[in-house]
Amino acid sequence: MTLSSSTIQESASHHRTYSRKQKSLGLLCSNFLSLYNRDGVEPIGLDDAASRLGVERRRIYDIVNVLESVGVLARKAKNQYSWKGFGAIPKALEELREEGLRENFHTFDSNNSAKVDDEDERFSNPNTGSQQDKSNPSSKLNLNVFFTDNRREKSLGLLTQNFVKLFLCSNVDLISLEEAARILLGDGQNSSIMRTKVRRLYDIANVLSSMNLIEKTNQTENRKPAFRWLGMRGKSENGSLSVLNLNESKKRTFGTEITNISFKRNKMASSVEGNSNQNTKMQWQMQVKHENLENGIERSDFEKGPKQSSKSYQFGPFAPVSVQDTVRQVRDWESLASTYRPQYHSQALRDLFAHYMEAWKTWYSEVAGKEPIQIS
DNA sequence: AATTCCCGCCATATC
DNA sequence: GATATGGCGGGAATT
Repeated sequence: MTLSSSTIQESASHHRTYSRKQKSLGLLCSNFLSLYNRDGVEPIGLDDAASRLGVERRRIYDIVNVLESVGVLARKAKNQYSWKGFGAIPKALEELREEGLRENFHTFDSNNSAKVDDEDERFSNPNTGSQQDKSNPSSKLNLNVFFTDNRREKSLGLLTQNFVKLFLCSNVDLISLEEAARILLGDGQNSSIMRTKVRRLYDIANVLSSMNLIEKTNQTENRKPAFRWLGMRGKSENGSLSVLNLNESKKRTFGTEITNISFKRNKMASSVEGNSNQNTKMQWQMQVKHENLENGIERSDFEKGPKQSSKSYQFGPFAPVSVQDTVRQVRDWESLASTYRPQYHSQALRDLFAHYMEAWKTWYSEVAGKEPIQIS
């Protein structure tokens, strides 16, 4: 239970100070994923998620929207989503890539230039009577705010997809959010529009990062922060495409309070922050059945060994530092793969799936603490 | 000073 | 008319 181990405090750290990190979308997303990354078909209710994760409902919308954009979730009805799992990512990305290529999303190679001509994909609008005016004499805003479905056009979801398309199409693998915003937006957008768009990209980048689809780094020369795609590259080329980057994270701890709905920015938590390792790298473990929380896991017991699996992670205020769930009992990746391999029709998709399996293996062996495999 | 991005007001869409 | 969604950007935390 809530060990009074308030002493877990990270070394030289301030005791109880409001920390932005523990309230980040990325962390919330990690918790969300670990909470629902299960086989159970249980529909996900927004209210339920909000209360379980201890956040206001508004935040759930943010997460859910980007997760849906990548196929992990599917909106089923009002206030209800269904879990599709990580296994749905490859297909979703493949579609995004094709869609992106169909558009101009690849025509912005190397340096600048080449807008991407936003405009949503298919002519989704139910005609809506006339109107085919693409865009009048470059008249920006106003006069269209009325009855337009700008809603969807400015949604986090679509932005997410476009951001992802940037990586999937084209060969650049390092993009700064500002560049992305500039590309996805017209070229001549002024500050305000830009700033807002970048803010949204930060949000998106955080959740995509928590899924390890992207990673934050710095541009070799510029030292400027930028993001790199970690998922698989669009086409199924041979070699090169780095699949996963495993940085320092080794023990996963779901630290941070789960119920903190009410505390303002400059308030200090009544509790201590028990987190030690920030991000939770729990991704490609999709359909793995059980996971057990434990310390130095011995992935030696290949057989079932129905280890008591405390399915529910308690990422409460003080997540037991020892908590470290690892997938176990699933060692035969080949069979696992065949068991869960979606029935992809095209060879391309099969390849994509293969890449993911590769990532899972890597991730698994890393977490299992076997040998620090280090990828390039 | 610059960058990152949480928080929640409040416009819209739906029920 | 109530409730569900979710833009949007101020401004505080971080770097």
